[in-house]
Amino acid sequence: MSAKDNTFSVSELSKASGVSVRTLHYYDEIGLLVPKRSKVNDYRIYTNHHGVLLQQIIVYRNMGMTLEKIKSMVLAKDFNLRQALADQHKLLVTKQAETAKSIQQIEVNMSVLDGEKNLNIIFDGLPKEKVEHLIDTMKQEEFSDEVFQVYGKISTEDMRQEKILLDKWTAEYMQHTNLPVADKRVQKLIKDAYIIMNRMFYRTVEEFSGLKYTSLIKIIEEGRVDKVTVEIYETYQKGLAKHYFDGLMHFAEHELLGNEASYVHLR
Amino acid sequence: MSAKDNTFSVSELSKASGVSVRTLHYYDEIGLLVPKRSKVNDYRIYTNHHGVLLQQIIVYRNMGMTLEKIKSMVLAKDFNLRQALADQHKLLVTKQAETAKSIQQIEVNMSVLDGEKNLNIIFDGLPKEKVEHLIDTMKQEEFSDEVFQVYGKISTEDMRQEKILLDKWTAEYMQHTNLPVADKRVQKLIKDAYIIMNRMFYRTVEEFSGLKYTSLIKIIEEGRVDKVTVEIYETYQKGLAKHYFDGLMHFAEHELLGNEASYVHLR
DNA sequence: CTTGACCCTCACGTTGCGTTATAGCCCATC
DNA sequence: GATGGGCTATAACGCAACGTGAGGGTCAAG
Repeated sequence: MSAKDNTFSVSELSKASGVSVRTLHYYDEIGLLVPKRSKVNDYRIYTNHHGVLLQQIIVYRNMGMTLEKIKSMVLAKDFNLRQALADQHKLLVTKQAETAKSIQQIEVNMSVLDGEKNLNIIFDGLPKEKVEHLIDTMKQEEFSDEVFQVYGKISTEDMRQEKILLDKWTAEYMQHTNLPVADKRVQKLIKDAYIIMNRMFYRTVEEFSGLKYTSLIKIIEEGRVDKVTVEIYETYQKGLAKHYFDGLMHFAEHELLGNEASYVHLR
Repeated sequence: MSAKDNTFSVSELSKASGVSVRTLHYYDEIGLLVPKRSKVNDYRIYTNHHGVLLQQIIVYRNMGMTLEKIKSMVLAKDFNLRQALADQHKLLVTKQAETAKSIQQIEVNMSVLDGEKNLNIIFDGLPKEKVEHLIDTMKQEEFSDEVFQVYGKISTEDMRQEKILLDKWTAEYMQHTNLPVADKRVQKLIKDAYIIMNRMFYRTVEEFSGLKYTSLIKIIEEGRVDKVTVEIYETYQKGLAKHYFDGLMHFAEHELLGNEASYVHLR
């Protein structure tokens, strides 16, 4: 097995090519790369020729071809290499599309999880079973995945900041429910809420345009308060939801531009 | 196994979920989805609960997770789903990058094959062993893959058309090698060749900018005729290569703009 | 002569089932 | 009650492409 005679033992070829000894044994076994044998000890003897073939095999293998296909290619003289490459190309493109779909699905699922987490931050302070009920309710809704995704786009830290503001806002708003909704102080609070909400979701607005997600916009566009929002507000104070809704509609009429998009600009 | 009691037999669950009976047996075997058993006949009894679990399993399986991983996820209560998803995401992204590389490699190889085919069209008419020798020579060169790719970009049909023109051109040029290279008729022929070459490769010029590929431009920029070109032209007529080279340099000086790009515009 | 570094041939383990093979159970029809 | 069709069960091999020993020869050096 000297280097001079241009022959290699299994381990030598293995080291030179990077494939394992077992793999070489296997390729011999399936007739893909069959070396000569020593007459004295039956050791495998590979030549330069085998080395070149092995390189080809590795190239095709890295392309994801089965050893069976490679065998036809390397052994058959009249093999249509161009067609084989085209076939393999098609196969890989399909495979890649599938992988891409899996990746997207995972991304959706991660966003949904993140969204649920963020919603839990928003709902923090409410009784535990209430929160579970609210989340469950939201999950029942159409497009719930997309909604959760939207909530998942904002970072946990940002969400915590906004939650603090929202809590302060809620506490203050509750002090003004005895005033008429057109009152300047009420309208100022509504505007504050609108700004907070807009900031919370502004980045995602462009990514998910066409989707109705922030409660405020949804309420304005649908002209009614959704179940979840009602439940939340009523937990804080009885009648709060209706007062808030009326105030919001007043705000929309006097302060907002109508807009075809799913969000609405300030006047 | 009536539908009323909300239990399913293997085949019922199989049909409802789309997975095979064997798969359900297997999931039972590995402890991934273990149903109750009938006391009278030992049949498997699945409940709604199992159906829900199976749906989850299918989702994760479609994401490319191993059943072993899924098992940990579905069975372990304190499992970090978010982390598992992130891990799987990373894994798939890596996998996709590898597939993309394979696809690219295949595309290169196909182009190279196509290029060789087109070169054979260009060389048509020359003695067979000459052609083989020329192609081999080209393959030895640096960047040979890229060069072959360039030739592979033109369609076979277009290449045949150009070949006809080139043959006519060669025949005519050979009639003018007794004239000085600065002669108007010679210069007219050089210009024709330049235009043909430019048309042949124009589309690929932009894709492969920075690459020196068409013989004319290469010759002009390097100030010498490459081996392959010499061999071809000398096959047609002794001294043709030199006459052509001199004529081309004259043309470049008087008719072409110098240009930083790898191709050169007409004045 | 022993040691260590090679080499050889079985042959089982891996993953996620498909595919028989063989046999028991259920229900309806003759 | 025998038969047949349709369900169920377990057992076990097969696939791709090797990894990983087990058990045993070979070769050159100390």
